[in-house]
Amino acid sequence: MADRDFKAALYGEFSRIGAALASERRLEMLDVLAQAPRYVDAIAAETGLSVANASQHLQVLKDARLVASERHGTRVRYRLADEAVLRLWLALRDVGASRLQEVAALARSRNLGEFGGDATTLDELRRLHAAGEVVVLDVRPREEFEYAHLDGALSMPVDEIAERLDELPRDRPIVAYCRGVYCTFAEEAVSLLRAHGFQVSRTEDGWAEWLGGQRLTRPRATPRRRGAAASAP
Amino acid sequence: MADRDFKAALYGEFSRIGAALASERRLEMLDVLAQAPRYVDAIAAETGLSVANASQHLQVLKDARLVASERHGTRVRYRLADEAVLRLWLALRDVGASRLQEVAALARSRNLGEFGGDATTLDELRRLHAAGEVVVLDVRPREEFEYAHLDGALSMPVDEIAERLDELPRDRPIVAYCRGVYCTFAEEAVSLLRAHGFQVSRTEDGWAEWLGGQRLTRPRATPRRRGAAASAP
DNA sequence: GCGTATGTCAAGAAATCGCTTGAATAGTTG
DNA sequence: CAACTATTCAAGCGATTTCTTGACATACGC
Repeated sequence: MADRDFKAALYGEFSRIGAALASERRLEMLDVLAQAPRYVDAIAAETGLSVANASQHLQVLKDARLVASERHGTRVRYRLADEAVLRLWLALRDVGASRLQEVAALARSRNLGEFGGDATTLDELRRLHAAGEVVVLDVRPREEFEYAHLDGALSMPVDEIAERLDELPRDRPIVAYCRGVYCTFAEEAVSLLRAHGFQVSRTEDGWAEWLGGQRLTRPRATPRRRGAAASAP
Repeated sequence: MADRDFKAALYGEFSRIGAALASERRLEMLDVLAQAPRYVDAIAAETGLSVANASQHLQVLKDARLVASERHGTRVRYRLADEAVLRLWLALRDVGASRLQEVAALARSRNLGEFGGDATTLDELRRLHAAGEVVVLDVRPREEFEYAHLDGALSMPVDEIAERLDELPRDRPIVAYCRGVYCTFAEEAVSLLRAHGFQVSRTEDGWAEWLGGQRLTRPRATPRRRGAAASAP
């Protein structure tokens, strides 16, 4: 009957999206692209794939309309297609977190997911920052900060922190954030800075969650040019 | 390095969920289970699969922790594992709706998705119902109504409407709802009832969306016994 | 117990997927 | 226009997935 055909076609279309989510590599790509658009070679490098292989995975994501691409001269830059894709990825992650004890075990082994008392939420962070009571530190890679970041955050990628300690205040608390709940950058930053005597904590969520929750004012649509790290609050 | 291992394991776990979503059949099963728990044979019948095949798909969903099962004597009943699963399915559907023009074309061909002016939202519906201004009609199959429904709704499965016209009021508007935005039951009910001169419209969303949006008071956790259709408001 | 109903498991064929390799294309630069 | 870079395409293989068939398991009624 026509109703069965209609349903079959509908679920068939949706399953193309599901199929695109069925690969570990492609999920990692989505996670990477959730932070900032990237060129193919950067995606390949970040995920440890050959360029040809990465390109093929990107075609799959593109066919499913999960990512979009733009050509810039000889290069091609990929980005998440829209915010609905980010919400889909977060929803998948939530199911994983609530259901797969394996994920829970992994998260615990890295000190993620369940926090001590010093994790800070976005709302709390906004209030503290507005009052000038804390310095907000974005410890993601520079290009991700440049693409978008929290207003007033100071960019200090986690592997530069050790050399740039003198840029950080010792008289005010520092709050570090990174990509999201499964990202370890902020945790690393906290360890390092505490060892040097700074007052520092990290946020509970990260960039991906804030973006997916739509509670965020996106700092800037057009990427800033390099070296334009925002000043401390 | 350990960081790479950690990430690989993490994405590996998440991709098990993605893999479970990669099949048209399994998505249809999730959609069916979003309305009410069901026994294996009912799922097989509703999706047009052999019982053995349906069972195998259900094992895949179970391994991914998307569904859970309970044994009742010689039968086994499956249900969505939790609300996070429903939100995942809705998120996937949203991406499909916003991104795949094929889905849009299908939806248009069935008069769904984009509405005329007479679709009613849940909030509006609650207000009208509380004021006694409308009759709310649940046109889903009886077992789905019995599992859970909007408070005060009258159950009249779409294939029973023609024989039960005398149970419906002619002096008040009727608002029909069904499974969700891709379900055609409410649309069919509206056509039929209009042809018989009733004042009738349908809701924009359906059961799945209300449940996923968590804006709903779930009528009852334990299924009611058959024949216990609620009275009209 | 023994038969029956309901689900699950196992094995095999056909189709699909993922990775590698090597070639082809598009755009840029000299 | 030739050389170069970044990316995509195509072919081939091994691994995985899906469906079918038929056997097996579990709980119930007699």
